[in-house]
Amino acid sequence: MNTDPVPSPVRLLVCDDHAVVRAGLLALLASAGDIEVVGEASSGEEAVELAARLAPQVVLMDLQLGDGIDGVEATRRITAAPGAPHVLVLTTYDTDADITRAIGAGATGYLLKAERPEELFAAVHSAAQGRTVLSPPVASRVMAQMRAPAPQPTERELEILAQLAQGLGNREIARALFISEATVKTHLGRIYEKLGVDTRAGAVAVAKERRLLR
Amino acid sequence: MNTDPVPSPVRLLVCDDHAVVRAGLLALLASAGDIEVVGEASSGEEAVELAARLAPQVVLMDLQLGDGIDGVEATRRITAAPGAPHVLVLTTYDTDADITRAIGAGATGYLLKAERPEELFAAVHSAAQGRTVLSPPVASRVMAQMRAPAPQPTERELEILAQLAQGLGNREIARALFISEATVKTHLGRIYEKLGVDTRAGAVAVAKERRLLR
DNA sequence: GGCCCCGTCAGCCGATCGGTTGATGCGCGA
DNA sequence: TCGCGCATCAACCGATCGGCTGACGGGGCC
Repeated sequence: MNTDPVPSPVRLLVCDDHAVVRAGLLALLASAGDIEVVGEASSGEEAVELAARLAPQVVLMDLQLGDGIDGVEATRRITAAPGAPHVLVLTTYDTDADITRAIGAGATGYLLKAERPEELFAAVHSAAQGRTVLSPPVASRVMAQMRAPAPQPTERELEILAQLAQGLGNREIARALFISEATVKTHLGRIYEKLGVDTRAGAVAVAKERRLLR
Repeated sequence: MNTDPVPSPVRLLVCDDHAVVRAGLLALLASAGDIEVVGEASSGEEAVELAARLAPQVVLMDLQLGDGIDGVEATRRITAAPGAPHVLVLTTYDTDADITRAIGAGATGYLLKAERPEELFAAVHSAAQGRTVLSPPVASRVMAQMRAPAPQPTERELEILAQLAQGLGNREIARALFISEATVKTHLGRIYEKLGVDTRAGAVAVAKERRLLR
């Protein structure tokens, strides 16, 4: 299949907080031959540090990283540096919020763990050359997003949502955010509209589903 | 390290819906030497079928399996047969609900993906001999559960919770479940008590957090 | 038989929520 | 400069919620 004459291995850094998954990825990628894993990170902070120190060509990044900074923030910091490596996101979820945030943070590609391993190998090479790679479901969502800009909650509205998920009443939310109760109600109305619900319980459910919280 | 005289490999079946993770596990387990992966399944149904056909000693089972039956149900069906293989759960979450359900379904062990790979190898061998293996955090939760039986929502209360997460009002929930509005309110009161909240939004948030829904 | 959990239902109350209309000020891009 | 999105606030209303007390029947367990 590969017509390139003796390709030099891609230098890769793997970041995933689950040791078993990380070890599995290492074993899998090692079998590819033309990929050299130069380091592994179990947290976002570690990934940022190793990316700067080891200068890999590509960073394979999970978005869910347990404690500390998440994969989006790690991606942002890694790609901020001049001559930074390309970040290829490899994660489980394909929600609009995750995709949008990852791309906004400077990710070169977005692959799902449900993808076939061969696709992963190909994606690593594409990412090394700065080419964008998207899993089909992810690509579909990106296209849909372009066609019909889905109404995303604003930053402020997300703050309201976070308080809502604590089970707070309007008065308590108002006090927590230093605004009036009337303002909280206004925000809630818009949140209901954007999420397609008409109760606070429904809003919390949809927000959790779309991973808009935490 | 290993002082056993020529141990025969453990016959293992791997079940995980994410192809990349599954391939990673295969590559990782192959490196162990004394483990032979005799099959892989991408769904619960496939796992049940292969467990019966391939007669492995151990099934490595993820609990989250996307569409179809989940890992708990698959575990239940696999362990139901006479002379069934031991099921070793390997998953991401260590919530009380997941652990309780998996053990109730007949799982021999419960390991977290955050565990070190060596622990996984050891756990597979332990499971092959029917010995129980629990990740430390899981063991802690099991012990805590034994000491202070946490108030779990009843089946009926979970049904109410599911309707709640749809954003339905009390009247709608009542109609959906063919009971009176008064009964819904009674259930809600008990749900609030068990989840440590006092609003429906808070109940939905906690329920989603503890993975009591879907 | 007694006990306890579960599920069912009633009525009452004050507090809160959801919907509406309308208004102000700010920053930003055309 | 004009418009537009965003955040802020006000007042009002009916509908709903949450908390309370009390009750009844069924099923499992000792």
